[in-house]
Amino acid sequence: MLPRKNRLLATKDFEAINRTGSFFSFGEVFLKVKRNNSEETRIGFSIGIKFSPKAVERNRLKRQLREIFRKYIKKIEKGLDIMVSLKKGGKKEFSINELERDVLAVLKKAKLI
RNA sequence: AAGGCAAAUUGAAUAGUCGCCCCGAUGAAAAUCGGGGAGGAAAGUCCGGACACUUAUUUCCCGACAAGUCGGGAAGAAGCGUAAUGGGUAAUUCCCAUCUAGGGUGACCUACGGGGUGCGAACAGUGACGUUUUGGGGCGAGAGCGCCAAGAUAUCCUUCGGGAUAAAUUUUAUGGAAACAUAAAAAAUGAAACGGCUAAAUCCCUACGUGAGUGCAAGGUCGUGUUCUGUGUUUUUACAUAAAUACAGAAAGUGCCGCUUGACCCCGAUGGUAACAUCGGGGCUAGAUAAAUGACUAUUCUCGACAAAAUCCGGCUUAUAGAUUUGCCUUGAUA
RNA sequence: GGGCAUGUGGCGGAAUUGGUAUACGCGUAUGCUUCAGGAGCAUAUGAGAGAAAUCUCUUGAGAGUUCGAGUCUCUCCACGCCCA
Repeated sequence: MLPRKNRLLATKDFEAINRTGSFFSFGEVFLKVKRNNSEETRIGFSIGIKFSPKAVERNRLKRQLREIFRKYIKKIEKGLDIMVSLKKGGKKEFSINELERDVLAVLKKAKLI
């Protein structure tokens, strides 16, 4: 789990980043990025009920993504809001290695590392 | 031993590292140390309550006072609910016991199972059931027995080739004294009347119970800051206006309480056939708010199903790999 | 989290108090009309079997009540709406 200061919490922030953020994707993962006015990186995860109706699957994927970002958050450029999500209609279960590979690829593509 | 019936339990384990949520201690703070951290269904939201707010008819009784209002209690009506009998519970459509009906060799299983009249009459249906009239053939010496609705074809449709309806009957096999029963094949009929039946899972009555509605996004609270609107005051100004400030309303957002000690869990005793109740002792066991349980390493096994709290609790229903326990039944074997 | 509706041909949408399911409109197919197309007119149109008459099945799925269920009851599924 991420420390509270590194989490994206407010509904308002999610709406803003969803509307005006820059879009990057690789594999099954995509993310939207927007610069904020602070020194900290804030990360939010968006996996809705449309992705999977089972709460167990949604919670598991969010935990796995959080663990990956916990490992790499110090390398990511500071002062950004990031929203992470998965593509609908694809696979609903992933191994941690598959996810980590896709996340690293998309971060390099967005030039955040 | 095999097969089955009913009930209950469990839902991989151990050690270490990093990280998250809550509580406690220390500390000015940062932080450190210790403890706890999803389910039997957390699900569906199908019932029932607790709790909170809103609202409410008539009569009677009691109390308060500012004298027509408020608070408390009782009864009735309406509405709502239930439906074999008795019990359990905070309450229920739940649970327990018994009866009745049906199924099973049996252990057991299934069933909301009171009265009335078919929705005004008529038109409607009626597998199984009862009665009467009329007719037919079968068996039997007869009393009688049980069978069928009628005469070798019928009715309807047709593109005239055929098609639809389906029991007695006939033939064969087995059993039986016979009518007949069972199975297979062939061929093929369609009297009447009355009764009974068809409704709380659409109506009416009866009995019993019960205020109603909305739901923790209920609701409460110290507030807090932002934007907009209106009103008042002060200052400036000839006025308009601008600024400050107070009150009211609206919008979006947020802190705290509600929020976890509860119809709670475990053990024992007593009462009861049982559901359950009472008493005694011990225990504290998630409380989040973009929403906490993950990742990595090592070892072992039977290689791990369905699936994750969101005010709380009691039921029902649905999903669920596998493992375990208890009681009982049937069949067989041995003594 | 809590609460509440809906589901009928390819599409929309009817169906009296439970009594012949699919009225009506759109669409589609065929024919007529036209030099041709459109518009218009006529016929057909849930599925399966059949040359046809006709038979069987069908109201999201599965059970139940009933002589009889699109309608009443229960369970499941799908798709929606409202509440700070």
